[in-house]
Amino acid sequence: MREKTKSAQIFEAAAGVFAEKGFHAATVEEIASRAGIGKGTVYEYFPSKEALFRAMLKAGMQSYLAAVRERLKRPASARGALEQIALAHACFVREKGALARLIADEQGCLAPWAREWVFRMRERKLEAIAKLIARGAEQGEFRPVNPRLAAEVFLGVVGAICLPALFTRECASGRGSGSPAHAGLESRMLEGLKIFFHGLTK
Amino acid sequence: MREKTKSAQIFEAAAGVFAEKGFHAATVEEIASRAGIGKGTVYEYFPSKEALFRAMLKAGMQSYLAAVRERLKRPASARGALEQIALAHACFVREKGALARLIADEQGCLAPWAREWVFRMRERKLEAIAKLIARGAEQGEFRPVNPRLAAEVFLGVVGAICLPALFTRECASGRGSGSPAHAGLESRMLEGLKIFFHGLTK
Amino acid sequence: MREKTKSAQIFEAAAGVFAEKGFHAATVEEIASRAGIGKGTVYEYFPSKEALFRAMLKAGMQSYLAAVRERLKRPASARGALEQIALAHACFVREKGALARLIADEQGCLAPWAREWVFRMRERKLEAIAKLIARGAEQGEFRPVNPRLAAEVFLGVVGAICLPALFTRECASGRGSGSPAHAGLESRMLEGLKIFFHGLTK
Amino acid sequence: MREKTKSAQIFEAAAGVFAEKGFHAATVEEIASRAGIGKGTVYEYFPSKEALFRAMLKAGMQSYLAAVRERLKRPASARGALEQIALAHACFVREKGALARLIADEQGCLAPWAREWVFRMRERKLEAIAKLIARGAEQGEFRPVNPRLAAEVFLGVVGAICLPALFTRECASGRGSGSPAHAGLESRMLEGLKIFFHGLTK
DNA sequence: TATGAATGAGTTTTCATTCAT
DNA sequence: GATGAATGAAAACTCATTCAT
Repeated sequence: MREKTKSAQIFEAAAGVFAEKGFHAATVEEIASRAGIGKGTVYEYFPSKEALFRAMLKAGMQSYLAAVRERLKRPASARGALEQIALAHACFVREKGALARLIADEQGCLAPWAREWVFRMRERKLEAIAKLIARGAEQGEFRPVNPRLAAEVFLGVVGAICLPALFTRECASGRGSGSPAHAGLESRMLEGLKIFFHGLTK
Repeated sequence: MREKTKSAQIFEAAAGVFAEKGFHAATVEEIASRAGIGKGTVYEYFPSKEALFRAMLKAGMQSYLAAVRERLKRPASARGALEQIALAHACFVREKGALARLIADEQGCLAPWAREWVFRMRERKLEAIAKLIARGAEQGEFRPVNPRLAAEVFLGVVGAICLPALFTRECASGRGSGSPAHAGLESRMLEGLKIFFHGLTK
Repeated sequence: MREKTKSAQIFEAAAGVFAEKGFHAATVEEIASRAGIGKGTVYEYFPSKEALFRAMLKAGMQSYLAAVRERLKRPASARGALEQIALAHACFVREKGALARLIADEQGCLAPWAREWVFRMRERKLEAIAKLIARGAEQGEFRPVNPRLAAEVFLGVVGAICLPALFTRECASGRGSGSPAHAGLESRMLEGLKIFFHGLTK
Repeated sequence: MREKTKSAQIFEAAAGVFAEKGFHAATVEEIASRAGIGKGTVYEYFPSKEALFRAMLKAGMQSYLAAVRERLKRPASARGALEQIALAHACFVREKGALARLIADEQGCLAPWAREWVFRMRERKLEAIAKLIARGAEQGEFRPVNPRLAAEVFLGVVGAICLPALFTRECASGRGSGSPAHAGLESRMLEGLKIFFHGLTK
C-alpha cells in the first residue's frame, strides 16, 4: 500500500532535478537516486530521459490547469476570476516550486521543442485571460483596453510576484511554506494585483 | 583593421549559441565555427567554456546597464525615467535578442551560480526602480504604494511585453527589426505601461 | 500432458532468436516471450544465457548426429553412406533451419569458446568421413585420393548446397518446406554430389 | 611520414576484433586500444561503430575483388581462371585472416543487414563463376553440368579448404605464414581442386 | 598566435541476473 | 514452480580541453 505510484515518485524527483539543473545538466542517475530507486528502473517507466521530461511537463501542466479550473468553478466577476487564476498560480508555485519553475515559468531556457510547447501553452492562457478582460470591459467592470496586451501585462505581474519564490532553494523540498520567500505569497499577490486592477479601472 | 575584437566576435557567437541551445547543449566547436575561428583559439581568450559564459554574461549586462544609464542622463519625471528604462529594455531585446534571452530574461534555467548572479542583478534593478517609484510617490506623481512591490510589478510588465520577441527565431541573427514579433515593440511597450502607470495614478 | 518439455520449448525459442540475432544481440527476454513463458522461468532451467546457449548447441548437435546415425544403420557402399550423410544434413537444414545456421554451419562467428567447440565437432565429422572415403578407395569404389582433403571437400560441397536455404527468413518458423530456397534441396544435393563423386571415380 | 593512414590503422584493428568477437561483442574501446589510439579518435574517423563495420567490410571486399581481378588479367583456360580465383582466395585468407573471416567467409553470423550484404556479394561471385564454367563446357573443356550448381560446389570447395586457416588464432597477427594451418595452403587448394576439376572432366 | 587532431571523463541506455511475491 | 519489477555493470557516444605544429 504505497501512497504514490512509482511514476509519481519519478516525476517528483525529475521535476526537482530538471528545475535545478536544466534538462541537459540533469542526469538520469541523480533523478533515480533522488527517487530512491535504481537507474535502470527509470527506464522501466519511461523510454528515455527526454520522454520522462515531456511526460513530466505534460502531467505538471495538467495539474496546473486542473487547479486553475477548480478555482474558476463558481461564477465570479472578471476581477474575481483573474484573482483566482493568480492565486492558483501562486499556490502552484508554493506547493510545486520545482515543477512551477519549469512550467508556470514562461521563459524557461529549455530545448527548442520544449520552449515552443511552453510558448503554445502560454498562448492558450493569454487567449483565455484576454477573453475575461474583454468581458470585464464590455460589462463596465474595466475601462476599455487592448485585451491581448492587458492579458500579457497580467501574466507578467503574476509571474513577477512569484519570481522570488522560484529562486529559493527550498522549493525542491516540496513544502516550502516556511520559507521567507513564500511567506505571504498570496497576500503579496493580491496586493500586487491591486496596482494592475487599479490600472484597468474607471 | 578589424571592426571587432576577437573577444567581441566570440561573445556574439557565444550569445547566439548559448541562447539557442542553453549552456550545456551548446558546444565550443559550434561557437568557434560561428565566430569563424578555430576551436583552439577560443581557449586563447577564455580558459574554459564556463569562463566564456560568465564573461559574456558580464559584458552583456554591462552593455545593458550602459544603455539604461545613457537614457537616464537627462533629468525626467519618475514616469519618464521608468519609461526610458522600459524602452532601453525593449531596445536591448530588439537589437541583441540572443543575449537578452540570457540576461534580460530574469528567469533563465541556468546553472545555479548563473541563476544567483542573474538574481542579484535583478535585485539591484529592483532597488533602483523602487527608489524611483518612492520618489514619484513622495512628489505626488504617483499614489502611495509599496515601492518594492510596484517595482516587481514594473519589471514583470516590461518583461512580459518583450517575451514574444524573445521567442522568435530571428533573434539569433542579430538584426531582428524586420520580424513581426519585434514590430512596434516600443509602441506596445508604451501602451502596456499605460495600464501600469494608470494603476499608480491618482 | 504437454507435448514438449519446458526445456525443449526454450531450446526451440532460443535457437530461433540466437540464429536471427546472434548470441550477443539476442535477449533472454525475447527468448522467454517467444517460448511463451516468463523471463525468470528461463533461469529455473538454465543458470545463465551462456549455459542455455551451450546446452542448446549440444542438444542440437546430438539430434543432428542421431539423424546421421539413423541413416547409416543399413550397410551401404561408401558412396551410399556419404549420400546419406549429405541427405541427413540437408534434411536437418530444412527442418531446423535456425539451429542448423548455428551448428551445421561450420563457420559461425560465435564466441571463441563456441567456435572451438564447433571446430572440434567438425574435426570429428572429418575423421569419420575420411575413414569412409579411405575405405571406398581401398575397395576400389573410388580412385586413390588424400582422404582427409577429400573429406574437407565433401563437407564444403554439402555446406555450399545448403547455404541458400540457411539465408532465407522462413528458416526461423521451423517448417520451411514451402520456401523456394528449400524446394528440392535433397535433389539439388544429390546432383551437386554427382560432381563430387565423379571427381572421385575411375 | 606514417606508413599507414589512421583509417587503415583502425580498419586493421577493427577487422581483428570484429572477426574474433563478432559485431556485438566487439567493443569500440578494444578496437581503439588495439589500434593504439584513444576511444574518441575512432569517432573522429567514423560516425559510429556500425559505420566503421560497414566501411571496413566494404574496403575489405574491394581489396578482395581487386586481388581476384589482378589474377584474372592474363587470359587463361576456364580451369586456369578458376584456379586463379581459388588461389586469390587462399592468398587473401593467408594475408588478411581476420578480414577474410568476415568477408570471404560466406556464412558469418552477422547482423541481418550485414548477412544480406554478404549474401548479395556471394550471388555476384556465383554468377561470374557460373559463367566461367558454362564457357568451359561450351568449349569442351568441361563436361556439361548445371553451371550454377557447379559454381556453388566450387565455392564450397574453396571455402572448405581455407576453413582450417580461418580458425587459427594467429590470423589476427597479420602475417600468419608460419602457422601450421597456413602451411601449404595454396598447394592444398590446388590438390583439393583436382578432385573438383576431375569431377567436371570427360 | 592560431589551429584542429587526439583524448578520456562522463552521460545515456541496455539487459543479464536476482529475488520477493 | 513461475513471475516480472528492480538493479547496476558495461558499452556507445559526446565534447571540453590539451598540445604539437
